[in-house]
Amino acid sequence: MSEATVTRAPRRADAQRNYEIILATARAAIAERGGNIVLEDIARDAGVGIGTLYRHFPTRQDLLEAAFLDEALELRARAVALADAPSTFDALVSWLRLQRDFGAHGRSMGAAVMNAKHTEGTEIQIACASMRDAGAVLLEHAQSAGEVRADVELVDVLRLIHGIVLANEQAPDARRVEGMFDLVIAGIRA
Amino acid sequence: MSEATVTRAPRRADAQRNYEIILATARAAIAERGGNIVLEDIARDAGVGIGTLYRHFPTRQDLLEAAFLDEALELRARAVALADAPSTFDALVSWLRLQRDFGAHGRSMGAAVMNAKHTEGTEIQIACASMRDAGAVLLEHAQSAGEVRADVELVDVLRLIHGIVLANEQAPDARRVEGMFDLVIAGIRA
DNA sequence: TACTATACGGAGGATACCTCCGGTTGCAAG
DNA sequence: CTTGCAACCGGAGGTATCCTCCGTATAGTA
Repeated sequence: MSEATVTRAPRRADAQRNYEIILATARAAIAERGGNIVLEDIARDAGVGIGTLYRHFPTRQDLLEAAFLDEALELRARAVALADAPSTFDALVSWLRLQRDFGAHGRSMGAAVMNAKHTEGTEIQIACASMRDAGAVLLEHAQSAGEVRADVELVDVLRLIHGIVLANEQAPDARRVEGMFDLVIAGIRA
Repeated sequence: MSEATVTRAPRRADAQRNYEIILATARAAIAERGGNIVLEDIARDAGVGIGTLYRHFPTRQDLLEAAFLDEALELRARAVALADAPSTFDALVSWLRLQRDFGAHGRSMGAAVMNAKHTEGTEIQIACASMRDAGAVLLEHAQSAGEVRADVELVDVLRLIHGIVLANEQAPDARRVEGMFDLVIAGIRA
């Protein structure tokens, strides 16, 4: 996974190894306990010192972003795969549902990642932009088919779904999430 | 303001005074810098010791909740006032817009307050429930008038608006917020 | 093998939350 | 007005977490 990490400036073998162990440990922790991970726990679980963790990921956000990168790439791939589904509307909704579920999975890291998404030139920013471009195709198809209002912007829809995730972090309730999601879908429908 | 704080068990004059100073200081700080206030700063600015602050507000959340209480009461009052507006739909939308703006104002305290909203018996929980009841009237009116879909639940709409606020905390963009809000409105429309 | 650029790791400084308890004070009774 | 004490004040200090710094270790190379 994560080709992006391979195509870096050459690093010593031990450094590369530690980088990957830390990232894998962080991903597992985030998947289990959300974005409120304790960095010193990650370092310990990864079997490295805290200093090593901070050299590879200078700030907490760098680590969260790196962990999120794969998801962005995955979501982009899914959008591409859905681009020639029979029903343009269903394809879009399926993809938005993925967005929702991925967000819930990496809960609490939203805020940290959101920042990066808007900082030009970041690796994650590029990945997110690429993901959005792929999703925009789905939206345009649905709009061309007259199934989604023409004035709907993808950014708004995505951020709204992100908002659903954030608003449900504290007391997750599948029924509530579904109701909110349906409202958004109703809102984009032509 | 805040009748609720007056109708408490009798307290010594200095205690009552400090309680109010702390709360006023916290409100000002929240309005200015959001919910990420530093409690020791609040205590200092209020001219009391940190211990005093913690006696009156045992947890950070207690303070945020108390600061939020007035807003809940205000939002309830607004809903009541809008209950007999000419256009039921406009009344509902106006009130939802208030929800959005109040949320943006007390940004970052959302998460803390959300917890409380669901804890039975809390003062804030009662205030929020009361606020929701008043808002539900607006929704029902609009639904009776056939302007809003009958299967829409207020909780979902409110939480969705709360989500808009949360998703825009990091990089507030009025245009984006407006677009997202419009999507939600479109979603509830009959 | 020996040399050095690179990387490791943990002690410790900084910040913020919250607790605890010795000292202080409002206030009611005399 | 004085007195007594329950209520209250305040900040020192414990805990948690983030992040930095630098002496030590090692991978890769000649």
